[in-house]
Amino acid sequence: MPVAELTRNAVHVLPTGALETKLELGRPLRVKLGIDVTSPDIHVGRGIPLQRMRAFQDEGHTGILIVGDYTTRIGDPSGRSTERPILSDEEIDRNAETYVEQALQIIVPERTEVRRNSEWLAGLSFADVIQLTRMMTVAQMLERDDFAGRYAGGQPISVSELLYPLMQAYDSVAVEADIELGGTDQLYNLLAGREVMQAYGLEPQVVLTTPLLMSWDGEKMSSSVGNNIPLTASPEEQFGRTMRISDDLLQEWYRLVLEERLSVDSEPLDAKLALARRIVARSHGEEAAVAAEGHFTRVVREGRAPDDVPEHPLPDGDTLHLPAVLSDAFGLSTSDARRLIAQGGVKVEGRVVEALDIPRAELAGALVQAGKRRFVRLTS
RNA sequence: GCAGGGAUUCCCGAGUGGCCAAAGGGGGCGGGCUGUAAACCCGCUGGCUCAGCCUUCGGAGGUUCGAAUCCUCCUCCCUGCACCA
Repeated sequence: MPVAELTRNAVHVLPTGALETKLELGRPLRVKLGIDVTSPDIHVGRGIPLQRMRAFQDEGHTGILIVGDYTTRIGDPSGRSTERPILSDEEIDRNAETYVEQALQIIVPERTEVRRNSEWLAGLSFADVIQLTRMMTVAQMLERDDFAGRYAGGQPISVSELLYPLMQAYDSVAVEADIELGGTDQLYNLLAGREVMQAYGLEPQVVLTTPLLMSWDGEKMSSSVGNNIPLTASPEEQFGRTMRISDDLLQEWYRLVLEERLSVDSEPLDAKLALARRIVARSHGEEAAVAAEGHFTRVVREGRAPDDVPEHPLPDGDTLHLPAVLSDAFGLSTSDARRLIAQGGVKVEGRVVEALDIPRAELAGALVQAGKRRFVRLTS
């Protein structure tokens, strides 16, 4: 079987030769990927290791999707400069549900086992936990850049965070993983899994990492930062967000997201439009993708109102206070609305308005634009 | 436990009695430029019934005509020392 296909785009495949050895076993391998449920959405960047899982499934292997409902209570410290916020149990459950649904957009449901790590972690006794903690030293933990940085910078590191890699490692024990996938930021955690598996008398897993996808702001794509493209976002939203990435990222996105090569001399604009279309099509289908592009062309490139402008009722009165109307219609504070008007960012029927109080007749039925992309049709 | 340092507006971070709704940067927003993006330039960035008023500087009290700035207590964080059970 084509190993190159399975390890496409991989950064680390460790240890060397171990994957080949596993493949020679001739049985379906158990390919694990753990996901944190800190936010309700999977985004395009998180899709990358899922695409690897898909590749394994296409070769007949089994995907083990671990929903980190229990680990989310602690929060993965990887790459973090501060502690993560703690989510409520209800939020975790809600997120877990939508997560799986989205992941199944990419992976093959029939060859996927979905497991929650509370299944085994919740039942561990204190003695079990102690045994687990013996497998790693504080010095090993503090070697990690993220911990080292926080420690040196006087930032708090709670002991519970140190437990995170061990919990994730224990997941591998529980599901007897043959391979664990993850972003490059997971390398430490994945390798910890090997150590722990060995200590529990299991054949250690092969570790395969994929690159982190950089977003338009030059940071890694992350739900908490907000520079993400959620698989659940609307077609227009996905399209627009994709178009925000810088031209420099195009090659990388083609390689990682589409798993294709983009020829170096392509027109950036055309390439990006095609990329956006493909990303939307994956979540919403071809038709939606074409519509999303139409919307983008019309609203963003040509600066015209979209086809379907939301309507908003006008309040009573003969003279209307525009800031109040805008704040109501667009969900702004009236102060924000005033600033928008003062800066010439508000148009009624295509004309910039300066007045704060406007006769009702001028607003009734009018198309109102706030900034470049927000539109509303006022109804009386 | 002892000693010292710290908590500021979305984030980082200045500010030690009035000139502070609070410097600067980031982010965001608006405008310009443009092929989407980026870069660049200008402006804005607590709220409101907006030339005025109201609420903010970890929490609660207090001093003062006046406090983010001073005092008291509390909460949380960091560092060093001590502790080695």
